[in-house]
Amino acid sequence: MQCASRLSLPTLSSAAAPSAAPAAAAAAASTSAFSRSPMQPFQGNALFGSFDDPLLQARAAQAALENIDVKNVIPMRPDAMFNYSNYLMSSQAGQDPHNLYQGIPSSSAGTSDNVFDPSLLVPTSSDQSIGGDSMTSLQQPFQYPMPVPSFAAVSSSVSGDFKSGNSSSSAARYPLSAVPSEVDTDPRELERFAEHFKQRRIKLGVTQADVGKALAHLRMPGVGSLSQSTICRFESLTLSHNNMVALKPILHSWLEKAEEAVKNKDIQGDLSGILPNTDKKRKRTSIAAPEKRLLEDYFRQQPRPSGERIAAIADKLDLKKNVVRVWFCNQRQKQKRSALSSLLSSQFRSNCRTVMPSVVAGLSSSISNSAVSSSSSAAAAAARNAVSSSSVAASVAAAAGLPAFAAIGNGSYFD
DNA sequence: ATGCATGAGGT
DNA sequence: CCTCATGCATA
Repeated sequence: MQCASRLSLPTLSSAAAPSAAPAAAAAAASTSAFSRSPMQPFQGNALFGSFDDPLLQARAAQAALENIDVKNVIPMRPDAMFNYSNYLMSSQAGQDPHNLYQGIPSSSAGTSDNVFDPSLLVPTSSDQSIGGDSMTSLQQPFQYPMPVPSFAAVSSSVSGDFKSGNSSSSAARYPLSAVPSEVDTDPRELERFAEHFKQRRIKLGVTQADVGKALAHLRMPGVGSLSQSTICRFESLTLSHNNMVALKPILHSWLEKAEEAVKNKDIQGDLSGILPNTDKKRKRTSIAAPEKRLLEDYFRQQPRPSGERIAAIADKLDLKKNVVRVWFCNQRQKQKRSALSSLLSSQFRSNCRTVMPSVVAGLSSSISNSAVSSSSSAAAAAARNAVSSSSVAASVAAAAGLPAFAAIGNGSYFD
C-alpha cells in the first residue's frame, strides 16, 4: 500500500557524480531557508460571510481540494520512466521553452473529465486547517511571474560535458511537455518560487499535506499525490536540485488552480474522508545521541564504508547492520542537500548569480548528484559513477571564478 | 520539521 | 550495495 503513485523523479544518479570534497559548511547548514509556517487550525465558528472574507475564500480553496481519494493517478511504470537528468542535461544548452507543466492548465486539454475539479482542492480531513491568515486578502491571486531567461547559451559546454558522462536512460516519470529552461533550474528561481509558493499556500489556508493530496487531482500524467514531508522539503529547499526542478512545475500548476478556484469563489461543501487507517504502524528506530555521535565520527572518516566496516560499526555500536547502512545512506543524502542549500544561501551564490546564473544551476546539480565522498578511494568510487562530471564541476567553478569544489566544500569537512 | 525507512533503477 | 525520491512516524 505504500505509495502507489510515487512521484519518483528520474534519477540523475550516475550522470554526474564528481568526486569532490564535500561541502563543509553544508553540514552545519541544516538551516531551513525559512522559519516555520504558521499554520493555524481553523476554528470553525466563522459566522461571517462576506465574499471578501478570507475565511470564506479559504473555504473555497478547501472545497477545491476535498474528495481526495487521492493516490493513484497514473501509477508509474518503471519502464515508462523518464530520465530527467539526461533530459535536463541535454536541454541545458539551448532550449528555452520554460516551464514544463506550466501549460497544463486545467484547461488542459480539454477532456471534460480532465478538468480540474475545484472541489478537490483541499482535502478536508478531521483536522482541516484553514485560514492561517484570516485577515489577509486572498483576492487578487496574482500570477507567479514566470522568470524570463537571461542568458541563453553559456552552458553549452557544460551540458556537453554532462552528456558525455555515462548517462543512464530510464524512462520518465514526469512526462514533461517542455524542456526546462535554464531559468527553471536556476537556484535563485527555485528559491523564489518556493517562497512564493509557501506564502500563497498559507494564505489559501491549505496545509502542506493538503497540497500533497490535491496534486493527484491535477490529473497530470505521471503525477500523483505527495506527502506532507515532500511539500515541506520543497518549501524549505531541502530537496535535491533536480527534485526541486521537477516538482516546481507541478506545484506551480496546483497553485494556479487553487488561486483560480478561490477567485471563482468556488464554494463547496466539505468532505471528510477520514482514512480508517487500519494498518500496522511502522516503527522508527531511534539512534541514541552517543551512538549518533560515533556514527558521525565514522562518517567523517569514511562516508562510504564497506559492508564489512558497516558490520563492524554496527557491532560496535550494538545496532543492526541495516540500520547503520541506512544511516550512512541518509547521511550522504543529507549532506548533498546541505551542500545545495549552503550553495543557495552563501555568498557563493551571489557571486555566481552576478556572474553567470546558468553556471550556478549547473553547479548545483553537480553537487546534488555528486558523491559526497572525499578522499582518494572516494575518487575512484565517484569516478565509477560519474565520469566527466568532476571536470564539469571544475569548469563550472572556474567559470564562476572560484576554485573548483573548494568553493563549496573544503577537505576539512572530514577532518 | 526531520529522522529513519523503502523501493526503483543502476552499477 | 549505491543513489534518489519519497514517505511514515515522531520530536
